[in-house]
Amino acid sequence: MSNKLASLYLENQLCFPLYAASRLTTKIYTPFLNELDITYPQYLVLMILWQHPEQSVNEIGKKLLLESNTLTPLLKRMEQKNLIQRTRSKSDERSVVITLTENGLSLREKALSIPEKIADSFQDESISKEEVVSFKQTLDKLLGILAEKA
Amino acid sequence: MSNKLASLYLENQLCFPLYAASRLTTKIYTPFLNELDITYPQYLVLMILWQHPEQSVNEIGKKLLLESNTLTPLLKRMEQKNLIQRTRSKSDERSVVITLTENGLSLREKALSIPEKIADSFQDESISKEEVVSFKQTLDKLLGILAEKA
DNA sequence: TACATTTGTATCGTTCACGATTTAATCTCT
DNA sequence: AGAGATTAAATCGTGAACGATACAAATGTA
Repeated sequence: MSNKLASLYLENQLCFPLYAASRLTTKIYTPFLNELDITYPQYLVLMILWQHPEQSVNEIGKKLLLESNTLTPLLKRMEQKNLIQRTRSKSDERSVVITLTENGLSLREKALSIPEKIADSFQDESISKEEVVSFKQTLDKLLGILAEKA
Repeated sequence: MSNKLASLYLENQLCFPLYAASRLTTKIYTPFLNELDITYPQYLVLMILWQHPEQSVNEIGKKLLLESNTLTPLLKRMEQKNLIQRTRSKSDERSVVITLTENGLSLREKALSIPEKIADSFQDESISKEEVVSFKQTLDKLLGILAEKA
């Protein structure tokens, strides 16, 4: 990184490929998520709730690294779709508890096949399993560092 | 990937860490870009134009993997800020040519220090140079595969 | 008990991202 | 040359992200 000029090129930076890969990966999910009539961020919220069907906005936000300015509108849309319920916590009136509805819970079965389908669509590609594992390790490490900075 | 249930968890997937890392990395740029009064996508367009100060919307789109539905409004905002000019191509009236203004060109010098500042903010972290290089290689490979699919 | 501080959500405004569609220019092929 | 196909931008509507701010509940402290 000694060359300032070179570092101004897109292809020499890390942020751009992250940004582009993120967008394009999300796009791969889209056709499968369309079948469930949900978006990718909504799918993320559902995955979190499928693990523990009752969590506060704050807890969800910590897992997704999002704040209420993003989550509140997102969760309201999910409430309108009857995927979740939003209720003020009795024990702490500041907090809003999100609970899965029957409907939201039922999507879980349909979603079970999604990761497999995604994996399939990469099956014939020239990235080895070891490379993916090592890649994900560094990605997680990077994410840890970034999350600390935020 | 034998366990479908496990694969439904966020942390086993690649898409979520990419999504989160992309957002958080962009956030690291924000304070530096604020000094130039530009956003991250605007910075990307400028980097492309600093290499070749006259390119069509289409050419820019190919490099950023974005289409006119995203680029047209983005470029219009940049035109309003007097960073670029938008003119119909004479040789092909369908095409719109984007040219850097004096103002847009002049930001280049201020931007030169940004990659260094970003690198500095990761300096004390526990990721080796080799790990980053290998990571970027896989990321680029992944991006290539994704771009082909799109 | 009062009062300042912190915490959890919500709201607002701006900018992106993107699917779907439209329009006009160009290309192709006969 | 003319008809159909392709290409390049633009437009529209929806859903995110996110900084800044507001507000009420809870917590800490004098």
